[in-house]
Amino acid sequence: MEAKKTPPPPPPPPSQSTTSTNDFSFFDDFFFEKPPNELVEVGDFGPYLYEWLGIDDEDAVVEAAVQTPVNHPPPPSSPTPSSIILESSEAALPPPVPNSQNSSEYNPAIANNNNTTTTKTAGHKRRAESVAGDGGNGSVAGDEADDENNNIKNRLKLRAATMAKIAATLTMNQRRSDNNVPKFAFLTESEEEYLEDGYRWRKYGQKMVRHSPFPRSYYRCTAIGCNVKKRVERSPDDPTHVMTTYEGLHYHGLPPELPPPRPFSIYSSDSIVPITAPKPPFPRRVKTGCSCCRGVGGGDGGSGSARAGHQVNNTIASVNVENGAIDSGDGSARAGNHANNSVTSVNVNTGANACGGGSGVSGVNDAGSERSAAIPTYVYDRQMQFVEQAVASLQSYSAPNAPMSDVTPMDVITDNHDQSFMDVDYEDFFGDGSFSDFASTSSAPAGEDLVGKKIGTGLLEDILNFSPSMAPHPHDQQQFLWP
DNA sequence: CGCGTTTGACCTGCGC
DNA sequence: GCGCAGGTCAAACGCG
Repeated sequence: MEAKKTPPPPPPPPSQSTTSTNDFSFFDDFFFEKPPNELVEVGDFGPYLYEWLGIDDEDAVVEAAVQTPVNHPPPPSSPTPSSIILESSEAALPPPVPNSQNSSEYNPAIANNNNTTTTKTAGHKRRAESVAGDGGNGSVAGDEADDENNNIKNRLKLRAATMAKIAATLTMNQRRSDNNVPKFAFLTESEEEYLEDGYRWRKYGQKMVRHSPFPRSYYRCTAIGCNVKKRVERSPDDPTHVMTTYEGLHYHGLPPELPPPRPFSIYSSDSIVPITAPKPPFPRRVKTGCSCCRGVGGGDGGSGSARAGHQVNNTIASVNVENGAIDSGDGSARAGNHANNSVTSVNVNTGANACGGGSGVSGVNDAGSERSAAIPTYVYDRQMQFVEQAVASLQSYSAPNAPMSDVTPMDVITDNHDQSFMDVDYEDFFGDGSFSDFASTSSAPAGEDLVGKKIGTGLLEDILNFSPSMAPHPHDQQQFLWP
C-alpha cells in the first residue's frame, strides 16, 4: 500500500498471554469496522497477530485462507473478493466488493488515483467520483496495479484467515451475541407468513415463543458462505401483520433465476415512478400457494413451509434497521412481492444504542433529537447497505404501481464509538428524495449517482453541523475529507 | 433421489 | 443451582 495511507491506530496487544485466545475484544472497534476498501494488514496488529492466531508465519495465514474458497462469482475487475469466507462473522464485515456492477467502486487503487488524500473514503464517494467522469473508470497502469491488487489479495487472505480463526474461536453464544451483525426488521401487513424477498432461504428451525401464539420460523440464506439469517413470525399484537427480522447482510447478488431489483425511490413524491419497472406478473420463486389458494390458515406447527403464492395489499408499516447490541425485538416483515405494497417508514439504526423501535410503529425515531456525534463514513456506508438491501428487496418485489407516496421521511440514527447518538432527518440529506443511487444496479441512469454524492455530502455536513465540538474517532478523520 | 421442511432434542444465557 | 426461553441442530420426513 502506498505511503499516503495513514496507518490505523494499532490495536492493543490481543492479550497479555498467549493462552487467552478468546480475547478478541480488541477487534470490535478496529478490525470489524474496517471500511470496505480497508483491508487488514499485518502491521496493523503489530507482532501480536500471529502469536494470537497461533500461526507461525504469514505464509501459513495466507495458505489457510486460500484453502477456504467461496463460490461467489467475483464482480468484474474486483480484486479477489471471493477469497473471504467466514464462519460466522462475515455478516458484520463490509463486503470487499459490494453488490455493485461498477467495477471502479471499492477499488482502492482507483480511489487513490482519484484522490490521494482520501484513501479511506468509502463507497459512496467513489461512486460519485466515477460518475463525475474524472477518471473513476480508469485503471492503474501496469505493475502498480498488479502490486496493488496483490497487496489487496494478500490482505484479504489475511483477513479471511484471521476471521476464520476468530470464528473458530468463538463459542456459539459468543457468535449469537455478536454486536456487529446488523439487524433490520420489517412489519408487513399480509395474510402470508412468508413473503418473498428475492433471496433463497433455508428453514432451519421453528419454535413457539412465549410472547406470541404464533410460531417463529428461522431461516438462513442458502448462498454459499452467506450467513444472513432471518426470523419470521406473525405479530402477536396484530395478527394481520407479519414480522421478519433480518440478521446480517447479503454480500452476493440475488439468485440468478430471479429478476434483478428494480431501481427505485422510497421517498414520498407523487412523481416517483419505478425506473425499470418489470411488467407484471413478475417471475416468482413461489413453491406453494398462499392462503387464498390453498388455505394456510392460521396454522401453527408445520406452517413454516407456507410460501407465499402471492401477496396483495401488503403494507410495510415500518422498516427498522439495526446494527446495535440491542435487538429491536420487533421482528419484521418484508414487502410482499406483489400488488399494492407500500412503505410507510424506514428506520435505520446502526448504533450500539438501539432505538428499540416498537414493531410496526411508523417513524419510530423523532428526527432532530439527540444529535451529538459524528459517524465515520464507512459506518454510514454500512447503514446505506442495510437500507439498500432492505429497500431493494421491498421495491423489487412490490408492485410497480405500489403507492410509494405513502412513504414518510426516514430517520437515521447512529452512534459513534462513544455510543452517543446522532439523529438525522431523512430530508436533511436526502433532499430530493431519490434513493436510487443505492440500488447498486447497472441500469440506473448515470445522473443518479450524483444523487449519491449529494446524499453523502449532505449527511456529513449535517453531522458536522450538529457536532462541531465532537472530536472524531481517529478512524474518522480521513473520512471527513469528503469534498 | 435430491433437496427442503419438520420437529424434538440440545445448547446456552439469564433471571431467580 | 434450577428452570425458562430463545436459538440451533440434525435425523426423519415429504415432495417433486
